[in-house]
Amino acid sequence: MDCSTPHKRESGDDRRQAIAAAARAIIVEKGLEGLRTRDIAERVGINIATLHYHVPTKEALIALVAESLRNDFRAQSLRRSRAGKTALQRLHIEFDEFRETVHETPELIIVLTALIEKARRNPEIGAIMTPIYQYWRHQFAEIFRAGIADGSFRANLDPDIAALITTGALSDHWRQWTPLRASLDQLIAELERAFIAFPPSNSPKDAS
Amino acid sequence: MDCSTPHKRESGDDRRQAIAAAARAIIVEKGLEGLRTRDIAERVGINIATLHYHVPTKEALIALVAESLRNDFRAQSLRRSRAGKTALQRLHIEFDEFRETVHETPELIIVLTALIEKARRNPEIGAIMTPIYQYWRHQFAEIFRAGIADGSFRANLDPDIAALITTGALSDHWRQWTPLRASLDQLIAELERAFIAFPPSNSPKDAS
DNA sequence: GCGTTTCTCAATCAAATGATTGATTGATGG
DNA sequence: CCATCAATCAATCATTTGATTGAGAAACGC
Repeated sequence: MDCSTPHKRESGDDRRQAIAAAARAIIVEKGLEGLRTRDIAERVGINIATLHYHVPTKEALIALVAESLRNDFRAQSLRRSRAGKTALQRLHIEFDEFRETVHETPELIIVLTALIEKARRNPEIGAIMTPIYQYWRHQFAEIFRAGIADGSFRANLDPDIAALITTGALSDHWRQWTPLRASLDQLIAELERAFIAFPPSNSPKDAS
Repeated sequence: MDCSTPHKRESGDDRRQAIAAAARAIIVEKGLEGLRTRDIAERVGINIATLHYHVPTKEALIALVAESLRNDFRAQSLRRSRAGKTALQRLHIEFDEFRETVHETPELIIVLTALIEKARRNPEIGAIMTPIYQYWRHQFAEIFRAGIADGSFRANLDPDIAALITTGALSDHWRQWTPLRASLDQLIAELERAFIAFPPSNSPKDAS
């Protein structure tokens, strides 16, 4: 963002943030394969040497992107309060958050996917990325655990596996169906039906 | 494979196949970002110029890899007969096939994932890859449709969305949990529980 | 003001990389 | 046996690309 007072130089931290943002944009456009330090520098509006001053190597740069992703996810997961909510309510919060991410920052998951793939063969990146995914899955697992205890979810549900199915379905839906927005709601509705306790003996046809 | 008679030259089609195989191996090792024409040539045991003789550009080479994937998936889906099976039986066949793929050719899905990602920004690759995934999803959707009709799956199940959840959960499980083999069985079991019709009115607690 | 630190750039390097050229070798058909 | 074609390679090109160097501005401490 433009500062009101026309500075000629940025603080190191601002620069690193701008570099991470530019790198993410390029990853969205051209993938990790198309990521070039020069392109990043140009997008930020600095010299390649300046870029290397702030981020020594390309590897470090990718790690920086990974960290910026982690920060974004952390920040987002703290936006909504979960205190004193039922399991079902917390599940809906979780779904709403995903909807929000899909709507507001669709690039986020594209970059996430690219780095998760990278993490498979780069331990350093893996150390940053894996916890993100694990945390997300853990959130769902805890919700399912609580919901099984209070009877809102099926008694024969495996909370960890259900969390795996949920995060898997959501993130995969992402990867492919980007244009179709409506289907996300259907997906979420179906996920809920897949895990809730059997309906109270009357008609199973019950729109929420 | 080594021919019995020590040929000095290979037919064009054999070469292209060998090139595709080598490219896939390198994609597994280093990802699309680490794919170099020279590495492929070296792996096949030919000169770079020879590689370019068979596959004009790197783009065409990636398209070749995509096609080789499509062929593999086609071939695999024809291995098992589906005629005269119930919906539940066909679902189990689908799951078995996935298990088999996971077990025998784990690289397949890694390359698939990489190319699906690539397909997002390369229409030519997209034209090859999208049908693969769509076909897989379609298989599940048809199974669910049939199963809803014959009462083995929930009446309020949306077959297309259920297929999306299934393929999403399976392929995502893949991407991350490669080491954990046992959890695949749990995942499959949970997917089945998520979609089958409600148990016949007695206790919901029923270990399969 | 002045030394120190932080930040920035033009110029340049060395290696990597996709691709081409021109010649050579084996097979095939007549 | 020779003309033709498919397949192969050594050598080379033209860029691209990650990284460095050395010098120069701004900001900061004092």
